[in-house]
Amino acid sequence: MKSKKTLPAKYDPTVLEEKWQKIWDENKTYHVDIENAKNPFYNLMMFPYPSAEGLHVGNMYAFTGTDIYGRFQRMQGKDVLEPIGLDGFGIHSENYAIKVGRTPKEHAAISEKNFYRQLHLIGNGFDWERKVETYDPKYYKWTQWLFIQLFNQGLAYRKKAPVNFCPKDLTVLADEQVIDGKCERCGTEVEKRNLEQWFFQITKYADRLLKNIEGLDWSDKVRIAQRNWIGKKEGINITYPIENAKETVTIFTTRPDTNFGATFIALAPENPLVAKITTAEHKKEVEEYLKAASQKSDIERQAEGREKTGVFTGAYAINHLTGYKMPIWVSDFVLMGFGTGALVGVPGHDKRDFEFATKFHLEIKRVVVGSDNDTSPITAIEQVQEDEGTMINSDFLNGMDIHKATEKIMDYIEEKGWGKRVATYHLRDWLISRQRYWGPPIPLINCPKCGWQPVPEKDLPVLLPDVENWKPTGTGESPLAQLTDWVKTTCPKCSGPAKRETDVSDTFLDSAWYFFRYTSTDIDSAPFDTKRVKKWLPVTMYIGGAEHSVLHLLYSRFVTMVLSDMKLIGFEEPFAKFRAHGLIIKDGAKMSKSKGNVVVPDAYIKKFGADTLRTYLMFLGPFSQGGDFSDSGIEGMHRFLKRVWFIAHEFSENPSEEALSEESLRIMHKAIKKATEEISNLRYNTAIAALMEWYNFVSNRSKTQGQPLTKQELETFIKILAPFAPHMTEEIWQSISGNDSQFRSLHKQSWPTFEAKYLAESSITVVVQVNGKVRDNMTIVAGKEQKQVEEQALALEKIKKYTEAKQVGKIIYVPNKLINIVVKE
RNA sequence: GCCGAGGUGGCGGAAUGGUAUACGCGGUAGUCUCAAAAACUACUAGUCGCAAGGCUGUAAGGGUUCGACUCCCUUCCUCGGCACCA
Repeated sequence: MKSKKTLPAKYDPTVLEEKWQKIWDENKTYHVDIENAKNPFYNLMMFPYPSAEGLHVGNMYAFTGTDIYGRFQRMQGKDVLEPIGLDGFGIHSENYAIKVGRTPKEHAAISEKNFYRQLHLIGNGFDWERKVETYDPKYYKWTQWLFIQLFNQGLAYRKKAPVNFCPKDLTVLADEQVIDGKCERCGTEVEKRNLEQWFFQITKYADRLLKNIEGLDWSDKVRIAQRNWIGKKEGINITYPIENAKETVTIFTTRPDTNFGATFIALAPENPLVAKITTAEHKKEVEEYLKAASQKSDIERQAEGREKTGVFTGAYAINHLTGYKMPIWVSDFVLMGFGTGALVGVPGHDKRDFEFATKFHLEIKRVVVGSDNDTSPITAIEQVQEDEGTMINSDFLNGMDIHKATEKIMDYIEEKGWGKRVATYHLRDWLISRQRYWGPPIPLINCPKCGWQPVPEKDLPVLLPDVENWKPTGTGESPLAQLTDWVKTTCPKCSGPAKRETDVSDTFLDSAWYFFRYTSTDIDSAPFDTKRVKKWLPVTMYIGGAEHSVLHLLYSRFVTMVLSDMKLIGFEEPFAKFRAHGLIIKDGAKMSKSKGNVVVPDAYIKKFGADTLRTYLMFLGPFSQGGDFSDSGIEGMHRFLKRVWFIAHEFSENPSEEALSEESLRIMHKAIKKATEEISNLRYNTAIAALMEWYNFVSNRSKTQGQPLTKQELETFIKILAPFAPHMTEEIWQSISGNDSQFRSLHKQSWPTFEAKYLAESSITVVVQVNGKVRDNMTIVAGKEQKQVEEQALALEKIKKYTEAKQVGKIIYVPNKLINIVVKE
């Protein structure tokens, strides 16, 4: 009996895919029992910004790759939670709304519809009952709740700070959102402004955030990026007396070993000490410098390059070690936010210090000799020894390696009470407030009597009011500040008149906890159900773009730690396993609307079907690597799926033909093994290649030996193909499986397993090399003794040619694989 | 400058230290067709040779090894991130 009548002759993905998406929806095929699941597997993909252009193939690549992993796990018997949502609050969405002349709310409604439509089209196995939209009051109620928890833990504080201000977006930006001195969103040059802002004290968690990295199963490059971002540096704070003054100056250094060569001190312009120590005769000059420095943007500073500027305060600090009078300067290359906002200059052994000293004719002392043994005075920047060397001109440190000297001198300084070992971090506190409209209002009330008070939980959410003037004001205040009625409120503590905070919180707060919410979208009484969180979290597998290696992951980790400290959850780290996927680029550049190279999947889905596009995207290269999108190969993938479709009509159900040869079994089990391993490692391209090789074998066998595909082979084949091309494989599966009235999806069948006994070959081809060069090959019986293999190899005509009249030395035998005969010339 | 990833046919890419270029795209020739498309078959790193077969080849140069795309050193280039961080 051949060919099942139920499988249509023509492969028509448009009809097929719509049909199955509907059936899956109706049957809740991908819905998971959140309370009772036995083998919970939380398969999470980073939820997208619903940009106006809609989902592009870059998004689709990420989602499909994650979905394949989820489908694979589901077929391994896991109860897979695979939710999706939209990260729709924030500047990005608001700016787009401004551009198209809609309110952010209107825009959100439109893009939401479009995104969910597209997310259906690509055929992912989402649980559609667990959606999250960050701009939904039911969601941001709990974002506000989270803010209050941080506030109550003493982790939210307010301070006036020089902040990055984007004059185009009219808002404050976090340090992380400033790229090359420009706004991450719009590319406008960022200004420095002094504004009152809310901060989260993430630095308090720096050490834990750093330490926990060790135990995470994450892509290495992401772990390294996190480590670098936290940027812990061990060093020492040294306090120097100031000549003729009661003040002292404290600097941070990681290189106290060079302290015998210290010849000046430099302070950041913002350092409060500047005003206190500047002598009368230098006052005017210093004030002018401070004023100029405060007006300079980062871009202007960069434009000046490494050309150092600075001004002398007239004061001197005394170097304990040498008694040297170190002039105290002010320079904008010293950063207030790092260390103590002051440094000690060792121009002989630090390139920046050298430049500064050269420019202002300060003394340069050599205290380290490098491997070049140059002991001459340092007059050129090439002579500046930074990373290695031996101490000289440094009293009791002389002759020591610099690293040893560093430890020695730190002990000494601490002993003398001149300083103390400290660690500093690159990580800064999280600037959380935004003078914008499209975000969750910060749920705090300022009472003239009681100070800042959180909005009581029963009053949450603080709804974002619908207002006419929602566009940024540029006054340094949120548009919400104009709503006097809304701002006016009563103090939750004393019931006196009070004012609401009018800033909204940073979008990164929205996305720092959404993975908790997915488990509990049906619950209104709490941010999440603790039992469900215990069951499903930490997230089993998290997949997302490397561009979020630092910010989103770090903030999520921070929030999770805080919740853990509050005993609301029983773990510190939110993502057990994280893998970064590659980026799909187009013509060598990242897809972006401004470059006009955005590829939208819709047209390809219409022409070839989602199955083809999915499989094609995954075949492009390793998932972690991404690739350059070109449609040149997509026809080939479509061809492959069509071949599978046709061969599925011609399988044999004749029991006498069912018996597979040893070779056929071996090829099948090899394919299962290879595909399973490759999918586990997110190497989808080679998994697909393994399927193709198997297909080629069967197709060839069918033609040359007349043995068609067997039912067993077909079933196995479409199961492995199922995660990649879920629609067509489902159709084939339904046509070959029994006529059960109940719908049993292919995607809930168990994954094929391979058996080692079928993998072994009875006769094997062994490569024969002479001096490492392949000269011949031969077939041997598996497991043959080395001696016999050697004899067989040496007897080969082609090999004789190379061994004749020469002395055969060593013979290396790699069992069942290769034999290498070494001959001497 | 620092950190990270990478450099393999015409192209995307494949190779636990063991036959380099699997799989796919593209190309060439053929089958089918009135013709074309589709589909199918064969070939497809360079080079010498009628062939058998040889030689050369994984950015460049060196090293370790019986054997190196793979490990080590030096250099060059591309991409991504950070950047006056003491």
